[in-house]
Amino acid sequence: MGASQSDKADTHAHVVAIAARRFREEGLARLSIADLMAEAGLTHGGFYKHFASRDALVSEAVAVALSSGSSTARSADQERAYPELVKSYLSELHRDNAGAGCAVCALMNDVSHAPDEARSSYTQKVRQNVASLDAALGASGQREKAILALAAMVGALGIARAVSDPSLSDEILEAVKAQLLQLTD
Amino acid sequence: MGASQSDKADTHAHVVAIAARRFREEGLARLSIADLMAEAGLTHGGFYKHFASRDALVSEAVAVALSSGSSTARSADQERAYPELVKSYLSELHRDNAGAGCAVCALMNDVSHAPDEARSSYTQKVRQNVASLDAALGASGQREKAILALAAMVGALGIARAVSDPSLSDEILEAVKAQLLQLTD
DNA sequence: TGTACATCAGTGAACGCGCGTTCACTGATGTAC
DNA sequence: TGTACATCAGTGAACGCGCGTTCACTGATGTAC
Repeated sequence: MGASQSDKADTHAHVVAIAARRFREEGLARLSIADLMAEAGLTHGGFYKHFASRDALVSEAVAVALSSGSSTARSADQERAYPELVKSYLSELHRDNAGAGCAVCALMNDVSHAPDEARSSYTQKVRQNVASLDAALGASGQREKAILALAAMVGALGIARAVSDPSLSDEILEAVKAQLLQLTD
Repeated sequence: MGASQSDKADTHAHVVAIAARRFREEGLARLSIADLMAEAGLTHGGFYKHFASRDALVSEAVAVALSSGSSTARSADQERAYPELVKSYLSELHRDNAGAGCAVCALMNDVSHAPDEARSSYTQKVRQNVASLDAALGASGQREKAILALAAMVGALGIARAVSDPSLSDEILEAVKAQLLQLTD
């Protein structure tokens, strides 16, 4: 064989990880198969040894982006305290690293036109994030507040990235951070 | 001439209006020039009698989408009361009609990769929406709360559109609506 | 008012290009004896 | 251990297609006299 089975699995995971990052950075439409495979150090023909179609890659990479990406996910799973979670979500680091960040934000507009499978992963992840935030809010937790916090964080991060004025961008992150930290009062 | 000058201006405005709607429905990448012109009842060649390039259309249509679309914009300009504004922004009608709705939400993820001109229009519109919400909040108005309200509305609308489960989608709209209506307390 | 000419919005064929996808091939590895 | 064969991940040329863009042309309208 050209490579062992574990080599193939490694390559597959590597390609999906690159796509999961690039899709969050550029959206689901811009990345070409040739670019993707070149970044993985391969030629474009080999793509179809791993995926039935571009859509199949999208479905897989969206699922990986959703599960790996969001600091909301990681921290809430670990039951990190709500304030830490909000601070890290609305940090300049998260804003400036969309490729490693929350896919609920990065893919929000694209998901409606993505394969059904990707849309289901997304929906599931939103549900999970609401539940995690609800838990993280602790005693003051109400599901309604968890949903508000998720919506506000996703909107703030997305707008902070979209806006071309850095000081407005910073202000949005800071304002929403301050307001959400008062949510438990 | 094939048409009077006012005919040309009408055609131009019509094409831009179609693009402003389609871009909000599908994002900035999917709409082709042939499709756009066909929807306007014209052939694709005529496009370049109106626009120097596809990017020039994007810049123009984004500006129009931002100024025409958002009910936030319209209502806040008229100083409509904050509760009415929130209710109409987070309505099922707005969720299900992205093409006629708020471009700050619909174009959030795309704007980062759009022409500089489009990004500036977007930034200006965000500033204006913050100011409008600040004014609409009235006596209880603080800029920080206006920013929270904008972020939460944009995030809630976007997630409500992305999610495939209609009851989760409804719940998100209702929860954020209820929470934001308490913001003036 | 009527005729000749200039203008230019819109037409539709054609362009080069990059896309997703296919396929015959290669060559390193695993398996059989 | 050594040899012959099968496997299959990855290669790279080729495919048809739709894209953005160009261009010679048309024909309805405005202008000049």
